[in-house]
Parts: sequence; structure tokens; C-alpha cells
Amino acid sequence: MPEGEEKICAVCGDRATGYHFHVMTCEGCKGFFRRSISKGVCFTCPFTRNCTITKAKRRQCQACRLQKCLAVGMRKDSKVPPGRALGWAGASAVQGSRLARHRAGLVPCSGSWLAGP
Amino acid sequence: MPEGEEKICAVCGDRATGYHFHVMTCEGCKGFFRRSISKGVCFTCPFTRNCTITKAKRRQCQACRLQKCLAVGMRKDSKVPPGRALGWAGASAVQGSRLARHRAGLVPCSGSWLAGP
DNA sequence: TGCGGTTCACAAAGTTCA
DNA sequence: TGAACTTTGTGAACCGCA
Ligand SMILES: [Zn+2]
Ligand SMILES: [Zn+2]
Ligand SMILES: [Zn+2]
Ligand SMILES: [Zn+2]
Repeated sequence: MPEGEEKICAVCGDRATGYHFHVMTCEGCKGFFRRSISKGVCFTCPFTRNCTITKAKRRQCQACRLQKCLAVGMRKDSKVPPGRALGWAGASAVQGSRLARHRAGLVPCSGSWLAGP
Repeated sequence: MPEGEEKICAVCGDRATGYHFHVMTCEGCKGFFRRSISKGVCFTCPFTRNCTITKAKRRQCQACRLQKCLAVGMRKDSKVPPGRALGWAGASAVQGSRLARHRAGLVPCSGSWLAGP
């Protein structure tokens, strides 16, 4: 990370505190991502899965917040670099149950709130 | 919460206990709003739909109290700032039945006690 | 020294009962 | 109806290991 580089959370735009799960994020998104992934929860967006995530609104839609976390590349370090770079379809190449992959931050939860391409 | 913000209920002026349904309100208006919305009730103002809502009088007209709740922005979570900012007409863009929108705190109940502009 | 994990006080939603 | 209470998620501050 080049010095003097802005420390801005890639998820919500709040002040970031460093790299967390491979992405520059704030303490809030760091904790949110860890809690979400470790519990294997599935959130549901009450709208159209395109809520804007800002510091002020990040608590209002967990589904879109988690979606954004994954979209910017957050993942548990566990194993193979995700197929995410190839789109969600690529992630299915990774071994393990879907839930296991979900917990590793490789895939969103089973299709309910994020349609793969 | 903005620092030094007054802890006054935006609906009735009583002492507020924090943000409830996105608005700084007292325990009474918090409970009243949840009960009203979750049950999808329709109140009718016995007067001209412009009753003043104060701590002392808030119990006297449920229709106007609920109208005031909506006017100051109270809404069930999981609902983005509705079309309310655009007037009631804008809310009709929100998907779902009118009752669903009503229960989400997006629209008043069907025209009986609040005439849209 | 940076980052994952833990702790814990706090905010807000729901519940109870006089 | 609403004061008091329970429940759940949040995030700032820590802690400890590379
Ligand atoms: Zn963030
Ligand atoms: Zn959303
Ligand atoms: Zn009030
Ligand atoms: Zn009235």
C-alpha cells in the first residue's frame, strides 16, 4: 500500500483502518463480514439487491452490505484464491459444500439474495 | 446521532429515548407506531385530520397520531426512504400491495383518513 | 507492526404486563 | 397504552501472534 494512500473503506466509504480479509475496510465492515461469514447466515434484501452502501446506511440492508463485501473481494483466508475473479460460476470449481464455500467468503448464500450471472 | 441533538419526540414532543423506526421518538410513539403498522389498522379522525399531537393529547386521535408518525419519517426498517419525499403519489412506485406498503409505513391506509395531494 | 479475533458498551427492535 | 425489560446486531478498543 503506497503511503499517503487514502484509507477509505471499499465497502461503505467510512475511514478504513487497514486491510481486513484482503480489502481495505473500516472496523465496522470488518466485524460485519466476520460475523456474517462465520455464522453462515443468509440475509434477504427487501428491495432489488442494489441498495447503496454508505457509512450512514450500511446498517439498513445486511444483504446488500454483504454482497458488497464479497463484490470488493473480501474473503476468509482459508484456501484457494476464489474463482470470484472469474465470476460466481468460477467459484463452483472450488471444492467443498456450498455452505463451506459460503463460509469461506467465496460465494453468497444460496441464490436467495444474489443471482449469479 | 448528531451531537447535542435534542432528545425530544418528533411526533408528540415528549422526552425521546432514542431513534425508533428512523426517527427520534418517545417510548409511547414507538409502541404506537409498531402496533399500528404491524396490524395494518385504519384509524379515522373524528375531526378534520389536523389534530395537534402533544404528550397530553396524543391518545385522543390515533388517526392524526399515525399520520404525524409517517409525516416525520417513521417507517418499518427494510424500507428505503420511500416515495414519501416525493409526496404520497411517489410511493405508488413501490412494489407490493397497498396493504404491504401501508404495513411498511410507506403509505397511510386507503384514503379514509388521509387524502393524498 | 499489521491484521484476525475478542470484548463489551451501546443502539434499536421486539416483548411483557400493570 | 407505555415504562421496563429482553434480545440481537454493531463497532471502537483491545489483545496476541506472526
Ligand atoms: Zn465500511
Ligand atoms: Zn438491499
Ligand atoms: Zn411521542
Ligand atoms: Zn385527528
